[in-house]
Amino acid sequence: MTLYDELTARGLIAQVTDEEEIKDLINNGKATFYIGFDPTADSLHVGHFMALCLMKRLQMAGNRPIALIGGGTGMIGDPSGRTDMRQMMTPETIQHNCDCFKKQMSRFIDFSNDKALMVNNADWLMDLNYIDVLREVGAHFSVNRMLTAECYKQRLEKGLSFLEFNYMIMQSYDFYSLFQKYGCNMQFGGDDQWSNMLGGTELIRRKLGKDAYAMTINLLLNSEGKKMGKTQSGAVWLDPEKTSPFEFFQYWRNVADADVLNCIRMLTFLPLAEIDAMNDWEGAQLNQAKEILAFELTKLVHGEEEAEKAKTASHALFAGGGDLAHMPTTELSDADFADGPMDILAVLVRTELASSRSDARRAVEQGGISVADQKITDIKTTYDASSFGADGLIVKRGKKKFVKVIVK
RNA sequence: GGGCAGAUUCCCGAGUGGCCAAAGGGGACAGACUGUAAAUCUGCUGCAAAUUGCUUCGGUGGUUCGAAUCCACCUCUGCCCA
Repeated sequence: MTLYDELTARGLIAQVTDEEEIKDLINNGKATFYIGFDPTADSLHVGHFMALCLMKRLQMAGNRPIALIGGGTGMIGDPSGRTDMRQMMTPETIQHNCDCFKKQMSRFIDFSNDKALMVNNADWLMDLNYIDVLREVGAHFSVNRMLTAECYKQRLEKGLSFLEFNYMIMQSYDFYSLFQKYGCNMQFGGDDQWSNMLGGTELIRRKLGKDAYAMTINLLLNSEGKKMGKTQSGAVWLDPEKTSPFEFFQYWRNVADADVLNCIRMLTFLPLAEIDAMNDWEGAQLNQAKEILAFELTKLVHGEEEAEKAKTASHALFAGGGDLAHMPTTELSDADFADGPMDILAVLVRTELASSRSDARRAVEQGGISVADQKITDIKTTYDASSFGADGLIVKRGKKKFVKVIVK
């Protein structure tokens, strides 16, 4: 099976500019392609993970990836898929985020011996001269055409600043620059980037008379059409400091039935034959598939050892038995008991199981809290340092949120 | 630069002088049912020393016994004109 066929079978490919040419390029390792990452946070998240996997797949087939960090475009902000204006970031924040991205990406992509490159578009965008850009690049863009692009259409109703309007031009210029500097002949991106990417291929054609290609990957959507990788507390991050391997595992363990196979196909490196065999799984067996998904992804992102730990902890909590050593833990110290015993509300707030004492109170009153498998019904229940014992106690909110509390 | 419309709690959106911690919906959280799923039903959703108190309706001042609501100025957003 060729690489292109595999990508199709996994449901990754959304749109392509020239199917035949692209097939030839990537199947034969002739592509030098880039994917852009906007440094909007100090960690990559699940959305980026798809892109990283794709880079990896293509790299394994002999193609050369370029990870482009949008240090320059980040100063503008991509209006695609947004209904409101992005908050402007300071140059310092952007720089910090770029550095964090670099670190995380190196885990997935082999950057040795120029097998892959990492570049920052701030390097060429920051020095541009306004008049030169207008003459060289601006002349090739039709505003009429740009306005018909899907990404601007919605924004025309809500308001779109000139700053953001220029995002497409900057991104096109990136492609143009990379084409010249590194022979980058293809761009990948999320499907929401389609119009921005076309801008690039067109600019290259007009300026250089050469062909470049673009291909978008499907966004990871759940069965309700919402982007996956978001939780109530924000994105699911790849940085273990921001989303612990255990939480990461649990996120995938809990995806809806309708989405499991899709996720396995799009995100894991399991052989397609193996995945196809899962096609008609249902009920308890489908539940198994979720564990496979969770394990595979945790392994990819955090390594096999962490994945095993998360799996064990998960079993311990939900299936009984197993080792509780690796579940999320909050350490209390003597200082927490300086004013005497803590009440249950304080414990919940301290462990971040509740956001405020009021929130904690409601949780207790509704029967959502238990400590060491004992349901707590009285908000006046108190604990002193010795209550937690040598091994600590497990405090549980609802069915899926647990924290082990120990006293140091 | 001129005219008009608007800014309400996590989001959408009602409220136009006391009955407002603020309708309704969504989301989130909890309970029941389940398979750590979905759907459904129920509760709940500013903070706290909790039948009470405190802080919120873009910002700052003002009118009033009393302001999300009225007035002035400011900030931001959209629309129309230039």
